Parts: sequence; structure tokens; C-alpha cells
Amino acid sequence: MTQTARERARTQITGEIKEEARRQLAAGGAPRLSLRAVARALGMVSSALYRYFPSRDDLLTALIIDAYDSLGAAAEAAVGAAAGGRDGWLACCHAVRGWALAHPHEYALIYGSPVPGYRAPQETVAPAARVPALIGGLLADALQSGGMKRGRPGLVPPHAGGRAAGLPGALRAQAEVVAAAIAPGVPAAVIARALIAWTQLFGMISFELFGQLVGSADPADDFFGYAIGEMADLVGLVAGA
Amino acid sequence: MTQTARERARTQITGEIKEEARRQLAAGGAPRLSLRAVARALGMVSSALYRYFPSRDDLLTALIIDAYDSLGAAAEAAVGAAAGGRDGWLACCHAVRGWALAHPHEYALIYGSPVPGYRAPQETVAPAARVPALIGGLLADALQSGGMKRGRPGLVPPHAGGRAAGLPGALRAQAEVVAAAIAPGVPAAVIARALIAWTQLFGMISFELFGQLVGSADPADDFFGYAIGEMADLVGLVAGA
DNA sequence: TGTACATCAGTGAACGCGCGTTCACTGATGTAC
DNA sequence: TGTACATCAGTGAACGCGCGTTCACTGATGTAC
Repeated sequence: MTQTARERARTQITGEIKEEARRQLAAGGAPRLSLRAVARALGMVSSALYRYFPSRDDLLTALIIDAYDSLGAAAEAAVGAAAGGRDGWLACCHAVRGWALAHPHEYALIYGSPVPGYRAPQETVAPAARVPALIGGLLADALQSGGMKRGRPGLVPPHAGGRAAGLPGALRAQAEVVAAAIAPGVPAAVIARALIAWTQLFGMISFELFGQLVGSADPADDFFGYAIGEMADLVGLVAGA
Repeated sequence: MTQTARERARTQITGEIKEEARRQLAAGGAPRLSLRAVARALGMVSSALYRYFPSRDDLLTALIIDAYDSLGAAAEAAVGAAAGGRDGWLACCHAVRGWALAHPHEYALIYGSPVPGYRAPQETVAPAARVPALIGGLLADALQSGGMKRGRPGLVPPHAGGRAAGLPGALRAQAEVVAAAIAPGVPAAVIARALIAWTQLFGMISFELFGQLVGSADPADDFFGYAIGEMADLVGLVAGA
């Protein structure tokens, strides 16, 4: 309950190490993050860091978890403040993008190419699932409170060639697993489209941050706003509670 | 016209260097690519590589250009063999994904997080534009040959809250620039949705390759097929010529 | 409350490694006459 | 066709740097009696 001075110092310095590491992430990205450079910046000797993190990879893991949690918290706060349904979705998207633009190197750390030689441990899974879980909950809520069209979501008809209305088998099964985990009661067809919306959201943000939109949708604000609206339609989210 | 032995040797060895560099890319990603290691693997002394590439960054640039060209060629071949319109789009998507799965580290090189400290020079711009240009051309062709619905593409209606039918201003202007460059005659509304489809395509592939789909749409084959069909609908592409 | 001991943070030196790049050089290939 | 010179590929040593991690150590903080 009461913390000893040692415990307080430990928490404090652990925080300072991560803070400095984040600064270096911004300077050179994950591959250039160096324990020695972090120690140097903090006026410590490099071996001292091993009192706090048993290896470089453990420091990386801590940064990854923090990044997922920071993003998750930002998104949750935005959704909590929104009216739900379609508004919740839009708020979530804007919060995710806003966080990404504010923390581009932490975004790259969790959504960019995997760091070579690093394998994310189990502990990162739960923080990574916060945004998907948030979206799932939002859909489930919207479905209950009338914020979503019933039946097959969206109104895009099967194309002229005549595609079967159902989902392909594996996708249906996967969607049901997802529904059971994070979106109870939401039909597989809605989940399938939500998966599209989800990958679309991060695809846009990655393209924006990684420079692929230069020469087309850059600056991306209007494009982003338009796209997330289209995704809301696709999923079947309607305005109002 | 006729090549000297020296010229032949130069072309050959330049190729071997890039080949070995690609192998090392697969082993450790771009940040771990090392001139010395490449030279070692080829039985050369590291300084000899400087006869072929003036610096490490120039080797990286060559790999990036090759990757864009390889991807572009694969996509173009697939579209060329398809019936056009919707089929062309689907073929393009499958070709891009197929290439990405076959060359995951080259994909990460061009669509992953930027390599720290590296700035892509102008020469990479044209190769990078091949896939977008291909899609643009495909849309223009489809529009001319009746492979696309006229008028506002797709059938998703404005959401219940009543969104204005038009595109936001900046997006409309950007879409017109894109149309002028790679999709002559294609309306801005179609371009805007094609931008969504394009970011969606690469967003899905990145999520698949970078491990974000584990636990949901994994394996991603059915999800991918479903999503690109939905995108075709969104853009207004119909089956047949 | 005071003392003896255990815990822990931080030091400094070292190990063993790898990197990109430069430079003066040797020897083979190509070119001009 | 043969010779003199220029071009270029590749060598080997060196410069100057950085890295992660280990280890024996000092000295401060915490704990049990």
C-alpha cells in the first residue's frame, strides 16, 4: 500500500526510460532504438538499464504495450463521449487517426512492418485487441438500440453477375468467432463488413503516415472523413442513438 | 549494341548483389541489410560493392524500384489476362496479394514503415505509381465499355441523417487531379471510391502480412475475396466486358 | 530505538561483435593508333 | 595485328564508430530482531 522510496524511484525511472526510448523511436524508429543511447541520454551507464529491463526486446515489448494502451484509451474516451452507433464509429475513427498523427512512430511500431528479429509475446495480445473490442461493442450496442439497419447490412446489391448473397464459408465461421468474442448478437454479415471497415481504417492511416497518399488524397482529412462515412453505410450504422 | 565482357560482367554482378540483398532482406528486413554481409555472401570484399552502388542507400533504392516494378508487372499481367471491368479489378487485387505473399519482405520494404534515415528519391515515384495507374486505366476502360454503372457509383444511399450527396471540397479537387493523371474521363465520385478501394486493398494485405488478422480473418483468403467484391460494388464495377 | 544483515541501484571495465566508407594498390580488360 | 595507354574491378588495411550483454564491485536503502 505505502510505497517505499525505492519503489517510487523504480516506477519513476522506469517511466523515464520509456519516455526517452519513445523519443528515440521518434528519431530513428524501432530498429535504431538502442539501450546504450537511452542510458546515455539519461546520464546512466548502459548496464544500469538492466535493472529495469532484462533486455532490449523487453523494453520494446513495454513500448508496444504502452502504445496499444494509449491508442485504446484514446479511442475508448472518444467513443464514450459520442452518441453511439454511427457517431461512435466516426468518433472512434477520428480518435485513432488523431492518435496516429500525434504519435506516428508509436503507430509505426505497432502497425508498421514487424521489427526484424522481434517476436511479440503473449502480453501484447490483450492491449492490441482494445480497438477491435471497442468497435465490436459499439456494433452490439447499436444493434440493440436501433442504431443499425436490421437484416443484411448496407444496401449494395449483389453485382450484376449475380453473386450468392451469403458469406464464403471460412469467413462466416471467422465472423461468428469474432462476434462471440467481442460483439455478442451481431450477425456474421455485419461482422464481415466491420472487418472491411476496420482494415480500411488502418489502411488509410498507414498510407497517410507512410507517404503513399502524396500526389492523391493529400492532405487526407476530407478523404478520411468521406471514407469512414462510406464505411458506416457499408456496415449499416445509422445516425442518432 | 554489342556488349563488352566488362559490361556483361557488370550487369551480371549487379544482379547478383541485388539478389543476395533480397535474400538478406528476407532474413532481417531492411534495417538489417548490410553491405558487408552482402559482400561476404558473394565472396567479395566489402569495398568492392562500391563499384556497383555508391552507398547503402543506393542499394536500397534499387531494391525498392525493383520491388515496385515487380509488383507492377505482376498486376499488369493479371489485368491484361482478365476480361476487364470488374474482372480486371479482381484480377488486379489477387495479383497484388499473390505478389505480396510471395515477396513479404519486399512488400514490407515498399508498403511498411519507412526505413529510418532513408528518404526515397524521385526515381521511385514512377514505379510506385504503376498499380494506381493500372487501376485508373481499368476504371476509364470500364466506363467506356459499359463495365461500370453510370451516375453516382454504388448504391449506398446517404445515411439516414442526411449527408450531402457531394464530395467534400478538397477531396473533389484531389480526385479530379487523379482522374486527369491516370483515369481520363472518370468522374470524381468514382475516383473517390476507388481511393477507398485502393487503400482497402493494401490495408488488408498489410494486416494479413503483419499479423494483425490473427484471431479474426485468418487465413484471409475468403475475407479478401469478399472484401474486393464489396469494393467492386462500391466503385460501381459490374461483371462482363 | 539501534544494530546486523539482506536487498537492490548504479558503476566501470571488458568481451566480442558488426557496421559504412575511404584509400592506395594490383592486375585484368578495353581502346586508339 | 600489335603495342601503349586508359579504364575499371577487386583487394586489403584502416578509420572511427556503435551495439547488447556480463560481471565483480560499491554504497545506499530497507528489514528483522
